[in-house]
Amino acid sequence: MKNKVDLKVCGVCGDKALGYNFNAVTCESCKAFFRRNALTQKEFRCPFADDCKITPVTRRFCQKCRLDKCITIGMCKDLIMSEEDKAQKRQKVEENRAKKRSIGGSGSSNKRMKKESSLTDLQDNEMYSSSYNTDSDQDNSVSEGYQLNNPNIVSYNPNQENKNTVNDERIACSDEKPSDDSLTFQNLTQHFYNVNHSNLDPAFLSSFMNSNTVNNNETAVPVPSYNNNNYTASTENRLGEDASSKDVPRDVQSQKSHPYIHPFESILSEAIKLEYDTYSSIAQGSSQSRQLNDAERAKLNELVLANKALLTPVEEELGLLGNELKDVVKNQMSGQNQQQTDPALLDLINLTAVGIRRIIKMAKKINAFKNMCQEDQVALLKGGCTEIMMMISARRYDSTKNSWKIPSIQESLNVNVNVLKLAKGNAYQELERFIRTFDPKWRTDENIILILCAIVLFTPDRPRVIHQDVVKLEQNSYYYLLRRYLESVYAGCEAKSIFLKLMQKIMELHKVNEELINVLLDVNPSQVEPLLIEIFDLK
Amino acid sequence: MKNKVDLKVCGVCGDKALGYNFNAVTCESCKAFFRRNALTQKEFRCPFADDCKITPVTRRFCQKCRLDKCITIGMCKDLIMSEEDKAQKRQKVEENRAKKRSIGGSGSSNKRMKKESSLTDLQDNEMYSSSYNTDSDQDNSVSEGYQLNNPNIVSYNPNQENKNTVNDERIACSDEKPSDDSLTFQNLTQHFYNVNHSNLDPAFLSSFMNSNTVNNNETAVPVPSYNNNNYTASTENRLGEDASSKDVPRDVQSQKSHPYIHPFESILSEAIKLEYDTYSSIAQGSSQSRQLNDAERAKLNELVLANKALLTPVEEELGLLGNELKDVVKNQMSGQNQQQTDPALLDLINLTAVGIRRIIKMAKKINAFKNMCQEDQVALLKGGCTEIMMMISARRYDSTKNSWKIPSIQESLNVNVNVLKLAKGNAYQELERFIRTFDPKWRTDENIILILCAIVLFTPDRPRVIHQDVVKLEQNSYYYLLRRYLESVYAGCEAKSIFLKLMQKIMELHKVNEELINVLLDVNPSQVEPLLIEIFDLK
DNA sequence: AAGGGTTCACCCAGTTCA
DNA sequence: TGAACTGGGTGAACCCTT
Ligand SMILES: [Zn+2]
Ligand SMILES: [Zn+2]
Ligand SMILES: [Zn+2]
Ligand SMILES: [Zn+2]
Repeated sequence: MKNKVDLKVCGVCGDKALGYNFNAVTCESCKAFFRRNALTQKEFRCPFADDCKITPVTRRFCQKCRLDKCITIGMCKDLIMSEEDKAQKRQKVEENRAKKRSIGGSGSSNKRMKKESSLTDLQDNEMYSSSYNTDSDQDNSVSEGYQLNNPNIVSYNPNQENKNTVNDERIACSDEKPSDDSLTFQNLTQHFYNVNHSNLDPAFLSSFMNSNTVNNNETAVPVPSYNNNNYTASTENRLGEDASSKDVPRDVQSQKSHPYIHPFESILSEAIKLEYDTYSSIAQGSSQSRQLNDAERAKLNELVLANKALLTPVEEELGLLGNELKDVVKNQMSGQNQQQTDPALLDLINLTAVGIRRIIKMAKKINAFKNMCQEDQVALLKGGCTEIMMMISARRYDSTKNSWKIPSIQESLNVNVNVLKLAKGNAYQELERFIRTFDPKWRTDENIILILCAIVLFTPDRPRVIHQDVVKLEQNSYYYLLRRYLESVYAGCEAKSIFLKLMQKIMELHKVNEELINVLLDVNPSQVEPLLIEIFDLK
Repeated sequence: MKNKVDLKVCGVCGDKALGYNFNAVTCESCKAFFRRNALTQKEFRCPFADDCKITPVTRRFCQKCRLDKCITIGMCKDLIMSEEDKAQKRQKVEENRAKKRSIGGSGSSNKRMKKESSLTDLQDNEMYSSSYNTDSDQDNSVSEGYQLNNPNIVSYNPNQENKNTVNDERIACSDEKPSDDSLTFQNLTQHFYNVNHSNLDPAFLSSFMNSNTVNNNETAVPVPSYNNNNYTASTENRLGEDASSKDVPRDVQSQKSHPYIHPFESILSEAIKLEYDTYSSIAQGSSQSRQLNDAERAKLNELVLANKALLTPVEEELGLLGNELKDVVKNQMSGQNQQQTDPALLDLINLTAVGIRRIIKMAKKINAFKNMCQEDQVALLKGGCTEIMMMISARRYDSTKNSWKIPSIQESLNVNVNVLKLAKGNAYQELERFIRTFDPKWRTDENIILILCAIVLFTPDRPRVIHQDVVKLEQNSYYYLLRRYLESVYAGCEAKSIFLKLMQKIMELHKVNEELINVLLDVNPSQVEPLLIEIFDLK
């Protein structure tokens, strides 16, 4: 037999270990390391090659490999207490300490309950908590099931004997990287359809058309919000598991859709009201004047300004890129066009890159956008930029000539819609239909177009959006703005009608976008701008 | 044997050293020197013969030899943070500071401050201070046993004259003679191996076998690189000026304009200013002003103070009332319980009266409330007190035990949620859901809870509210405060998301309240506190 | 005893300022 | 340039409940 002292070795770094920590034999430092770092979602980066050997000496140098090793040897995140658990524990400790102190100490200070002097304090206490809590310490079947520190683990049996001989197959942990980076085209289109349908929900419509309808029609909030909080997953149904679960007939426990939960829409509309409420609008009661109030005007103005930056520029970017593009095109025309893509089409496609760049710029000028987290910004732009571009371009479309007038180019660069016919599929038809059915009256109204762009930008169900609720809020805010704008310009009835039609256009736009993406996917990646490749995940 | 005090000597200049810097033992000045110069491109020239002795005196004469020496003794460029890293770190520090400030300012509950010099805080919170003293008594003699980070230091002989070897097992760096400009990967690794093989523990070496570190930024890693370098020190655009001016008139100042001041006026004017602030923050939009400004902080602080009155108390009120209650209960148990109400439930209900009394006190400490007309004060309290109480109690809820811990009672008074099951209807379910779905992270944040309480208090559509507009304005101002508080603590996206969720909680609370009221209405009035009878119009 | 969390001195980056 | 300072990460020692 070995010397028993040496028997335990940290599975991570090989240092001396005292016992199990988070389901694996580790040293104290790796235990602390794991506790501190396993739940943070920040990505460590290995300064070397992701295969560092972890020793007591080297363990400090590379957090990434150390953490990876931790997980590899079976350390289990679930055993780390949540914030709530910790708070609870602290509280309990505090309690015990107080009790001990007051018992051990003089005790006379605070506890003079005059009337009950004959009874002990404990009993006194029981009058209040009669048979609920005090009991439960000993034999109340309610909470007796397991008293493990961490209620997450149900199947863990701490009483295993012979820890050494039994091979340490402890808990099978479910630590795995989510890695759901599956941004497939399928996925994308799926999303778009969903969008369309949900937006058409009458509840949704009515929530805008009537100023303050709270409509219960809508079923549960379709926002799963999986990504954003790390612990809700673990704490969510904690209550369900313990005390209340046993002898009490529990009728509805983890129902997803509860009748009393307020529909998300109504919360959003509430929030939007907050956003636009002004002193004046409150003061003069409900006499919502048709004119835009200051907040509304400010919001609209923000868009206009953001767009300014997009309009004024300049030859350089476009010129430069134009040349690049031309080179590409020429190059392709002269030589090796191993693919069928027509140069004119390719030209248009790459022109898209220019547009996208500007849209990014523009988006960055919208505060609500700028304040979002990086991930969401990327997701929204990636998912929405082409739609936005098409929306903007609709304004520039000359329906008599069937071509776009690209601004800010010396010689007006007209791109005829015919080029899209070159693309396979029905991208052309879609686009044509979209524009043709877009009444020039709205299509040429800058304000409308800009608001529509914002609505499109803040589409909550783009792939990989994290804070869907926030995006949704912002989108609704722009829907509201659109309605208000229309009301301020048109008579009530007409405004509503236009509003509906515009919503229709947004949905159509999604459709067109799909087709456009098809076209892009059909192109040889080597011939298009890197930006586009990134945006569309062309591989 | 050496004097252990002098054990550490700068490997570059021989000055006193404190520890490792950039992977070598150096003094502070050589550390700074290396950080500043190691990454610069410029070639230093030795004014002498490239062999200067570097001493504390001479070290500043020749940068070239000094830097060479640095590299020779193993200082490692890779450990100098990149500009990007630094920006990131700065930002994080900034965030933390903000968070600490805004939370610390209000004295978050359980967090003990560092080790305060004992008497910074006064009678303010005796419960806490007592507990820390006992703590700090115990563990004074903690750790001198702290061995150098590197335990193998024992084998490190600082007196070795062979300066070219790397003596200890720290990081093997890729700094090599700058002589060869052709830093090919081959070249580099070659050097790496050469250097290390001769001097390093093979085990250590193998751990970094595959290292391909290139001195500056590795190019190999295909990082998406949408880094957030939008950290720009900007124009500090403090709203403090307007803010303070707004802050002042709150109390008494306004007399000068009129001998007789209608309370509303001051409120309204405040609201207008507040709104102005909101505006400018929208307009300027830059997220720089994430910190709460003075006015905001003051507003929050008012709540905290108001709440203090609610926390510190005291046995007397509760004790007294406890006795009252007990009488009631006893009375009921012994004799004429002509109604079915369970004593425990009745107990809880009457405990409610205690809470309500405190809430009234608290409300009276809020200026905006105090300044309202009597009728509205009554209406708001009547309509809102139970909701407020539930909101406050959410903070005290122990979800593992399913019970509340009523503070400021010696032996913790636990009220199990089960008592509510005794009530008919689904009050219990509602309450449980409300709390269970209330993320502890927010639920236990005193600031959040207090602001939510204020929002609930100023609910404009309570029955019999006269000046709805005034109430609404006040409520909006607290909504605004909530938003700002969240922004000051969380990143933009996160903040908004939380904001929405909290709004939802408020709505839910209304629902729960209805149920609760049903319970109360079901109770025999003779058994409950008169206050309750008044509040709930029990007849 | 096991195995959770907590504490605090220490190490070493960066930052400030004279 | 360099002394003094700030602050995040680390780990040995310790505290607490089961
Ligand atoms: Zn270890
Ligand atoms: Zn590594
Ligand atoms: Zn030195
Ligand atoms: Zn020299």
